[in-house]
This record gives sequence, C-alpha cells and structure tokens, in this order.
Amino acid sequence: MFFFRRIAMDDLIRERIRKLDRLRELGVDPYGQRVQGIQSSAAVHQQVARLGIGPGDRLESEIAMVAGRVVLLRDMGKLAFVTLRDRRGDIQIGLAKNVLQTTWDVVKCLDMGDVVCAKGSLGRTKTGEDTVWTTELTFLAKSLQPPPEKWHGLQDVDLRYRRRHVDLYVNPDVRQVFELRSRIIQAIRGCLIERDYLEVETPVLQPLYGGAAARPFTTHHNTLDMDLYLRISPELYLKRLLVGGLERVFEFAKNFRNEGISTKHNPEFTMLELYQAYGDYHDMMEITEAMIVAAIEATGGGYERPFGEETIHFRPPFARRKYADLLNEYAGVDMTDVPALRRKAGPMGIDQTKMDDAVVINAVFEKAVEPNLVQPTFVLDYPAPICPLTKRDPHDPLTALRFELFAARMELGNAYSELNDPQIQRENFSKQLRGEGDETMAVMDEDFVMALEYGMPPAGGLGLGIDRLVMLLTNQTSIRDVILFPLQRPVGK
RNA sequence: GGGGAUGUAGCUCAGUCCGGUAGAGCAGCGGCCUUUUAAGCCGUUGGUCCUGGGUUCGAAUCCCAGCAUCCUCACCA
Repeated sequence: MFFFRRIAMDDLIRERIRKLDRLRELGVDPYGQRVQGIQSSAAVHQQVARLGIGPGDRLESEIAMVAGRVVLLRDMGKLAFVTLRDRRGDIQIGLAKNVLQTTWDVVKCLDMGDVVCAKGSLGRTKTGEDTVWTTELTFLAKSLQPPPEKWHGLQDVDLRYRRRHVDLYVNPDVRQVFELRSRIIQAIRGCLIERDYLEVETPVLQPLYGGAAARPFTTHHNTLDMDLYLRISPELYLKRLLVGGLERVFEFAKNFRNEGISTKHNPEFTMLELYQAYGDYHDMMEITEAMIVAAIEATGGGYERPFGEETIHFRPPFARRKYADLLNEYAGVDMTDVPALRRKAGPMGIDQTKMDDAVVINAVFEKAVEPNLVQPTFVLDYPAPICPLTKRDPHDPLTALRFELFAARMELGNAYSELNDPQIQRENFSKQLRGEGDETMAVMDEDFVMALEYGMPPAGGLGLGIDRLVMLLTNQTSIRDVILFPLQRPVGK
C-alpha cells in the first residue's frame, strides 16, 4: 500500500501528506465523491446581484453550493476567507470557527491547490465581496504538490508547457485561449454543416504519404509487419471520397511533419481540409471568408484584431492578388523572366544553381513577397510545376488554379481547383523537381491515381491551418500557446 | 544546423560585470488575529546556484564542453 517514488520527499509535499493523514484521522475522505447541485462562481455572482445583497449583508435563506480549486487562502485564526476557482471564474467562501465548530479542524487542513466543495448561505462582505458563508465543507481532492506563486503564477515557459495542467488553473488567460480555440473550431464546423458538408475521418497511418511536401514520421505495424507513415495531409483520402460521391467532405485533421520546430511550426498540427465537388478555388475563397467570419463572431471582439505589433483587419472580402503581380511588385521581376529571377535569387541567399525554374520562382516569392503580406490576402494562380495536385488554367498551362491565404506573414490556407485528370496526375507524380529536397518529393501513389481513373468530379479543395488561425484570433504569437501540449524534449536526468 | 539570451529555494526573482560564509518576496512551519482581497504582525525551516571539466588558496561568479528552454536565421511548395 505504501510506496515511495521519491527517496528524498520534498518538505512541502511531506507537510501536505501530514494534513492528508490528519483528514483521514478526522474521518474525512480527502478525495471525495460526485457532488450534485453545484453552481458556478458566475451563477453565484449573478444571484447575489439579483437578490440585491448589499455590503455586510447575508441572506440565511439563500443556500448556494460551489466547488473549485483553492487559489487564495486568508486565515485569521477563527475566520478564514478562501478563494475558489472554477471554470467560470473565482468565488470567495467564508469559513467561521463558531459556525463550523468541530469541522474547524478540517479547515485547518486546507492548502492552496486543494479542490473543495462549499455549501452555505449567500452574502456579501463589508468590502463588497460576494461570499458563500460555509456550513458544509467537503474535500474533493487534496493537492499534494505545492502550487506556483500566487501572484506571479507559473511564468517559466518550459514548465508551463510541461505542466499545462497547472498553467491552466493558475493562469486564467491561458484557459481563455483554449476556450476560444474550441469555439473557433465549433463555429467552423457549424459553418460547414450548414452548407451540407459531411464530417469524415481518414487514416492517420498511411502506407504512402502524400498531399503535401514534407518529411513524414515513420512507424511500423507489427502484425502486418509493414512500415507506415503518419500522414502529412489527408488530401489523397478525402479526394477518394469525392470519387465515392460524398461530394462535400471535411476533416479536422491532425497532421504530422518531421521538420523544424518554430513559433509557427509544431510537429503535429491541426489542419481543416474540405472538398466540394463541382466547385473550384473561387468557391474556396468564398467559404474561407465565411468560416473566418464565423470564427470572428464566435470569439467576439470584431473584425480588427491585434496580433503582436500588428493589427489585422479581417473584414471580407480579403485582398485578391495574382502571384505574378506580387512578384513584380515586390521583387521587380517578371515571372516569365527566369534569368532575371535567377540573378535575384543569389543575393537573397538562395542557392538557385540546383533548383528547377519553378522552385527558384517560388523561393524568390517566399523571400521577397511573403514578408509583406500582413493583411489577409489571397494569392492567386501559382506556377504550375510546384502544384502537382492542382488543375491547370485551361488558357495558360503554366499556371495552376491555386491560391494561398496569407495573414501576418504566415501561410494560413491553401486551396486548389483540384486536378481530376488521372493521366496528368500520374505524370505530375513522376516529375522530380530539383531543389525541393529528396524526402519531400511527391510520391507516386498508384492507388490514388487509379481512384481518379474511376472519375473524380471537378472540385474545389481547401486546407486551413487551424492552429495559426487560432493564433491570429487570440493574439498568440507562438503556436505553442494555442496547442495544449506542444512537443518538448523530455527532461534529462 | 548557425547566432543571441536564459538556467540560483516548491514558485517569482536579486546576486555574476569587479571571485571571498547563498539572498528577498510568496509558499511552508510555529505564534497572535472573526470581514480579508497578493490580508497583517513576530519568529523560523528550506539550496546539486542546470551538468561535467578547468583556472584559482578559494568559483553561483572567470574559462571550456555538454544539456534544457526561449528568440532569431536556415529548413519547412
């Protein structure tokens, strides 16, 4: 029954265990059972206001029950004020020795961080603080770990991520971000359901990876004795569903890319992908704006959002700019003038000698244009060779019917008029562009091409980076602050 | 992978430039306290100064290497 994980147990923990033992001596279960009839802190505040309870008043007839974590504790010997935190906010409970009598010994076992339930009459103190004057105190969970400093909270970024469970209850702003994240996702889902889209799930474990240019994670299935990849994109499976006639599908897809980590990149991230049969990338622009409007409305605060040093204006329609025009504007080069582009590339630190033309063009674009795209902008019509999954412009085979959405210098979304010609698709898969890194090459997926051979309707398809959208709408400049548990190295011994 | 910054008590941080007994606040413990708001007052416990080497009579402090985190660049259609 007793086992000690720590040889040298911390004094603070030992003290808490002493109180835990004391509670048991007093016949109190430190880890209580289900409780019914709990009111939220916010509901109690509303009730006090509605009843017009004034400073110094107490209504014995109004019984309230609240539960939460002890985040502040002010003990004055025979009277104590304790601040409980629940998911709606904070509420103060008052504990008086002459009321609780023998239970007072239990109060003396209270520590910061404990989870308790308090039942009692509603009141407001002289200083105007809404208070539950407690007649019954129930322990729900004794906290054995000492909480962070009560005023500064948990600041150490590393510790915040490693102990997100602590971060969340100590720093209310953090919880707020993740509540907003949930609302954003719900709003987008609602927007798509309303448009008769079907939410689906496709494999994370894939025998071949595709749908993006990225290095995959590899894994292995024992029983089948086969190597598998964690998906870098759900694209090729969602398109199979278009072949199958589902016509409008979407997936909030966790993708995995075995690449660099930065404030804008986490190895696993969430991307919304959606496909609409009989549509094209113009439909995707319209639906992108609609989803972002829904997300804006769901989070409140209007169309102008602070983000770091910038203010982003999200009122649609967003700017629509041709890729070639932007390249001309910011790099001063015509997209068709490859020698000029190559001359530009060198001074920009791009090693263009090993790159195919289209790769050079895009490298220059990324370097010269993207840092200027602060306000939401659809960049239209990409060089065809870097778009193996995109339909070509029927009037200009060098142009792909694709847009990327940028905001705050980040790529937020990516959409195509989807390529549905299996012969062109097979050809694109077999083209090896130089300069893109061997492991990120599009991999020939015969099974997918064969699916196209059954006939896929023309369609618009869109990928929208959910983490980055949440960053923009919650003013978090690091992706780790919108992902509950960002990947970190384990702490070394 | 390159560059910069940070790492000291459970937490938030001083101390490092200029080497000489390890500091504060909060938390904890003991005492006083029935209307507090980061409660207050008195007393007090608590340290692998990230790790390992080196220089030195002496290193949290200087040097070297490593580890972790953050920022930035590169990479990432």
